[in-house]
Amino acid sequence: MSRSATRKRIEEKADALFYEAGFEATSFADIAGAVGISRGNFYHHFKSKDDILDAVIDRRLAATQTMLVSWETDAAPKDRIRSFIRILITNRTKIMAFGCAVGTLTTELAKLDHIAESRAAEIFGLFRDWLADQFIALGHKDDADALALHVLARSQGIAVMASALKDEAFLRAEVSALEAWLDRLPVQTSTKD
Amino acid sequence: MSRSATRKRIEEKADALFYEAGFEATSFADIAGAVGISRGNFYHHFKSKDDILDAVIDRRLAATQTMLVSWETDAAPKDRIRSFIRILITNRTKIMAFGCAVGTLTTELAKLDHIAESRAAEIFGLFRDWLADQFIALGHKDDADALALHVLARSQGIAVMASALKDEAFLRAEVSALEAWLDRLPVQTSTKD
DNA sequence: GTCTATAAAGGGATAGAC
DNA sequence: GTCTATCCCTTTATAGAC
Repeated sequence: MSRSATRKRIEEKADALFYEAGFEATSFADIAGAVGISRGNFYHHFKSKDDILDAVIDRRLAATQTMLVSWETDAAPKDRIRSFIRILITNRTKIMAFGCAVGTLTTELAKLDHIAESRAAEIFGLFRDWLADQFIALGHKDDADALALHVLARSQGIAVMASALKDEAFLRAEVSALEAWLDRLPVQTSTKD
Repeated sequence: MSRSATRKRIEEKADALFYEAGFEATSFADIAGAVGISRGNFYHHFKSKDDILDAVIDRRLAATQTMLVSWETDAAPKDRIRSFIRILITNRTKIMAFGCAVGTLTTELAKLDHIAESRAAEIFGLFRDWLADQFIALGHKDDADALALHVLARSQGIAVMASALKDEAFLRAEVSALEAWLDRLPVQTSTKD
């Protein structure tokens, strides 16, 4: 029961358009045009716009998981956290144009009072739990979750302001400041009882 | 040539709806319904949806200026900056529901590739310049702008995550952390030559 | 699985009566 | 200054031919 190639292409284009133009502002005609199919064919693969939003969120959840697992090849927890922070540098062009894909979708769905808002926020949940695991590995057992949320908030703030200002120097300076914060964070080596 | 009371009511309701539901998702019918006038009457006061967006941004620019001036009754620059940071606490209910009004509008207009994006970003410009003035008063002449942007970015990050998580404890904790950062910031008293 | 044609609703915007 | 009526376009969604 492999999903059709067309369905996958619709998901890819919808994912990109929801990010670049927003969910509400993206029409079926936009998606169909990007994929190169007719509007009618669209409904053979998805029964509604909400249905494709669900598929896009599934895609992003899966992509996030894959990315987090790939970062675990870095042995040192601080290097793993640094991999997260440096998404801002890697994706700087898109972030300066459209903000963060996770933050902006969650924000938009909150305003639309959309049923999928909590599922979109689950992507933050994956990052949160993974980051907390890294802070636990650094010995911050008691404040791991707060530290994880701190890194997430700092990153979201950088994305919002980088997009508003269209200023790469700002983005790089704030990423450096966040990395410096991480460097200063004491590593508490656990001593078994 | 005072603007009519109806025009003002339209601006107020549009401002609230653009914040709570988003610009794109708010229709003329929504605004007219909220104000209690017919759709046709709407066009007597504004010639297009973009026209009312301009008026809403004007409103927000003016409101921001008024707020910044009001904070200058606080003599100490750190107290002034604290006034800014504490908007997050004062407006926490709306922020947890809809995010920051400035950040979310700028983000949405960026995705829509809307001509008013840069004017919306000017609201950030007001905060940026005002905050930078306070950091200069604290003796941070050389990095005043960077510090101002840091505070703006931290605040935006808190707003995005507070909205995604719907978590007031997180919001309060991050506001406290930002205030602690401000407390730790050294005040460099200038010694004339 | 893909298409064309079309329905049904809602969007922005205009005309003209009152 | 406010209303009703209407236009035109786009939107989501469906029906049915190929």
